[in-house]
Amino acid sequence: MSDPIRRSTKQRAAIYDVVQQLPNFHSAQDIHAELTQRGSRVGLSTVYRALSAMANDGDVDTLLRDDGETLYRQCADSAHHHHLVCRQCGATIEVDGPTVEIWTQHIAAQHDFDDVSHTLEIFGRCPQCRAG
Amino acid sequence: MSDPIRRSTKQRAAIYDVVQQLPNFHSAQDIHAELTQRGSRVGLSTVYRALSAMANDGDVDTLLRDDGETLYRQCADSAHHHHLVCRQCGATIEVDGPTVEIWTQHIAAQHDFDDVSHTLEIFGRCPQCRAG
DNA sequence: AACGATATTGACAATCGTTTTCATTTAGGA
DNA sequence: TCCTAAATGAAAACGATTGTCAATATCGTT
Ligand SMILES: [Zn+2]
Ligand SMILES: [Zn+2]
Ligand SMILES: [Zn+2]
Ligand SMILES: [Zn+2]
Repeated sequence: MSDPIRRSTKQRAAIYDVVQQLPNFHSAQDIHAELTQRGSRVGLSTVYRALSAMANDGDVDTLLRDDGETLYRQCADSAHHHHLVCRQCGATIEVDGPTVEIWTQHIAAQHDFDDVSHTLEIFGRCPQCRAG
Repeated sequence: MSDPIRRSTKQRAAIYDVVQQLPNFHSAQDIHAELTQRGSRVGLSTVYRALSAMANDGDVDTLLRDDGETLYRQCADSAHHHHLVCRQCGATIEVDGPTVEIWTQHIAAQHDFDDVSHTLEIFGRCPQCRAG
C-alpha cells in the first residue's frame, strides 16, 4: 500500500539537471537526446519513469501537445499557474489568473460538481517570431 | 492547392448520425464500436478520417484526454465554449466564460503575443457519481 | 443510362510515443 | 561487507493514429 522507498541515483540527478537547465517545454525524448548529447548514457525508459514521477510529485509542469505528446518543464513558480506559450518557438511565460480560478469554482459549484480541477493554456505567436 | 470536392457517402452519414446521438465525449474507437454494434460496417480508418475532418470543419468538439487520446462530441452550441466534464462518468456540460475570454486576450496583449487561442476544460465529479 | 475522372473506402502495414518485462546492477541500511 | 529491495536499460509489447494502395463509389457529363 505504501510507496516504496525512493533511492537517489546518478540517472535521476542527470535528468533533474537537464530539466532544470532547459528552457520551455520539452518532450521526454528531447530530454533523453540532450542527456545523450552531454554524454550521460541514461535509458529512455528511465527518462520516462523519472519525468512521470517528477510530474506526479508536482516538481515539474506538464503540457499536452495537440498530437498527444507530453512536454515537461521546470517552472519558477511552484504554485498553481498557467502558461502563455509561443506556438512557433515554444517560448513560455507563466501567468496567474485569480479570476479564472474563482470562475472555475463558480461553474463547478453551480452544477454541483465536486473535486474540481482544470486545465488552461494560452497559445500564440511571440513578438520575436512575429518579427522573424 | 484547392481542397478536393467533398462527396457524400453512406459511411460518413452513419458516422455523423452516431456522433449526433451519442451523449458526451467519445473516442474514434468508441464510435467505430458503436457503428459495428449497429450493423454499420465502416472501416476504422474511415472513422478517423471523418472525425478529423468534422473537427477541422468545427462541426464537432474535441477533447484531449490525459493519456493523449482524442475524444469527440457534438455540442449543442456551435460557438466557442468550454466544458465541465465528470471525470468518472463523462457527463459533460457546456459552459461559457466571457470573463475568461477577455482575460486570455489581456494576458496575450500584455506580453505582445499574436494570433491567440486557448484551451480550457474543467474536470470534477458530478452529483450522480458522488451519490453512487 | 452509361461513362469517366477522381474522391473515398478499408484491410493492412507502418509509425511513434509510451509502457512493460525482466535479467542485471546499484543504493543504502544492518 | 552483505543483503534486500529499488532502479536501470535493452528489448519487446502496446495502443492510438496515420499511411498505403488497390478496389469501389460518387457525381457531373455525355
Ligand atoms: Zn516564438
Ligand atoms: Zn488555474
Ligand atoms: Zn459523473
Ligand atoms: Zn474560451
